[in-house]
Amino acid sequence: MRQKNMLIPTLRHVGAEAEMASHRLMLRAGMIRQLAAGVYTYLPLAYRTLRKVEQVVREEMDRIGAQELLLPAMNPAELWKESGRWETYGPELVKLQDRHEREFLLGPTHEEVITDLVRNEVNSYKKLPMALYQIQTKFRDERRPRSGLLRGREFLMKDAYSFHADQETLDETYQDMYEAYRRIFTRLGLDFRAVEADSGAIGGSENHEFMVLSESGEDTLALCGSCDYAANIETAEVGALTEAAAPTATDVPGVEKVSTPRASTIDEVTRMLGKKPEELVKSLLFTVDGEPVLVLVRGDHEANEVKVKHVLDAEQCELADDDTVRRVTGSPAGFAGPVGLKQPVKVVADHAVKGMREAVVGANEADAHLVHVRPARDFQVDLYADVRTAQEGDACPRCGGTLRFSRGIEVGHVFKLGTRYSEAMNATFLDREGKERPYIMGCYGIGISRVVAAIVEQCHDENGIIWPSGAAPYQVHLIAVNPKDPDQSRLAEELYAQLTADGIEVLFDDRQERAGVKFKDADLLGIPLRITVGKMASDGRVEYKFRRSGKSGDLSAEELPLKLPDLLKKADEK
RNA sequence: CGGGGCGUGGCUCAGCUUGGUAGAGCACCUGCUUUGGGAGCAGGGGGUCGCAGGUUCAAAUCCUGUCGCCCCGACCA
Repeated sequence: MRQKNMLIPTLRHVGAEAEMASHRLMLRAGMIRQLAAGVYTYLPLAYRTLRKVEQVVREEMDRIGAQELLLPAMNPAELWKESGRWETYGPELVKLQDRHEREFLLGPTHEEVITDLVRNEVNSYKKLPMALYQIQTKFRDERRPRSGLLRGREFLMKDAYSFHADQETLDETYQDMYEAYRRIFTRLGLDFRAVEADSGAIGGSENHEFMVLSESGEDTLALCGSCDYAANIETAEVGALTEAAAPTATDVPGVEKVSTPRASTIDEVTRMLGKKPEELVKSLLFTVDGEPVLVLVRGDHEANEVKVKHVLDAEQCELADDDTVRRVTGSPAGFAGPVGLKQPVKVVADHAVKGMREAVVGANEADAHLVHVRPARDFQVDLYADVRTAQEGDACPRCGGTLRFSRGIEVGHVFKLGTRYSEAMNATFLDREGKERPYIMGCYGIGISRVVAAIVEQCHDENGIIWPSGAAPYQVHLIAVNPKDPDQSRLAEELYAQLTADGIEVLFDDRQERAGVKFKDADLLGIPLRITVGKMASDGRVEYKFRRSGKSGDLSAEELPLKLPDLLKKADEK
């Protein structure tokens, strides 16, 4: 493609509003333009990269036998009411009405639609297992779209769904997908980890997120330095090694009430009483499926809602509001404790609490705390469990090694859904015995547009993007330094024709611009291999330069087509 | 949803406090020179100052409302 005629509106500056490297660079490189909050146009360069990523995904999906189809983006409300998600997905859904005032939505994901299709068309175990996928624009009315392509309201996603008659084939397909995802992100040149995660609103049991490691990621990952344990912080388990044993001290004095005026935070209480945070017990009241539950964690730990939810096998879990706290504890928030509650409630405590010799707790009255409180002696715990958020340096739950934290961008997620949707939507098949049973399902997503942004986030320098060759919009950036020079112009034109004929994807900078402009733009666009036709053109020689390593050299134009495959192979070297 | 900020040629921004001819740089068009890391000179085109009310002889500027966008947090995956 000739750059002279191509829509690549590069910018020297972008506004202060774009903060993320990927957002700024894609704007500057003339790849994307914003139309509304979280809604972007993909210009020709970005669209090429998007299609490259799609292609890699397609090849790996097809390779494991998944079939591509295309589902409607516009879904009738009835289907979503059937699964219950018209309500539970809530304000994130982009809803609309047709002229007859019938309700529709723009799909944020497609479990309902695919389940409806399969329940109508696949009725026998003989057709199972079956995996279907699509690559399509999704819509989510995010509360706060941000970071350019990383969190938009409209984005491109690959979503796959598998249907099974038994758990074994689900396990197999899940494993196939997992391996396919590893190949996809590896081919795209990404540094990533597969981590254990929470399944969130989609539901289901076993699941892994694929995370691109990046300081600017929204998620925190706990990674073991000694084994391959890796988990999202929201579910990362805590190794219980040193915390389980309850001490047997008998010389702890009785409970004593102390005055702690206006000290409602751990920080304030420790300062007022001269204690360390780990000598306190933090008491948090949650509302779990409508019931109040008191959760106890050590003062230097954080309670983890997701874990509380799982431990109690609950659907919903959130911090109780002030009115509930007052009703249950009899005191304002910040002074709750497990001793002398106004209303009896279920008490769940973190393992670390069990190991405390004595503790400071809220007194369930304003401006007071209790000291010398011993678990078991002074209050009862219904359940000891892992309900705190892991911290850097905690023990690995698998090998006892040390957990380190890292940030990541979620680019893929694989779930075992089970029968969550097939049961809700009465989607069944006939098994070998002629008995009607719900499909066992899995679902597997990759955020295609987010992958593109994640690549830029991970692969760039101060001058611009550095595309891994698997995702680059073009393989070669051919530059005619001075197109008015007859030698340069002729040689560049010849090379462009030759390379294009050889099937190489070439972006040919034939613009009437100064050399500096072209080089700056080339660095910004980040095409892996640059071929420069300049001063040496009269001797029939050209220069090559790798965007990634910066290494360069020159060779005769005649041997270039022959040596190009070799050069392209070296383009990804550091 | 809570807090903070910003809307002025295509882009980045100044002007607003203290009301009085709408500016700069970049980009764009023409010509000449220049041609290996974002060129120089000369000439030129382009803005209902987000929108709607209000105050005033007079509003980009002051007041009210509204819409849009960005950032932090909460939320979501």
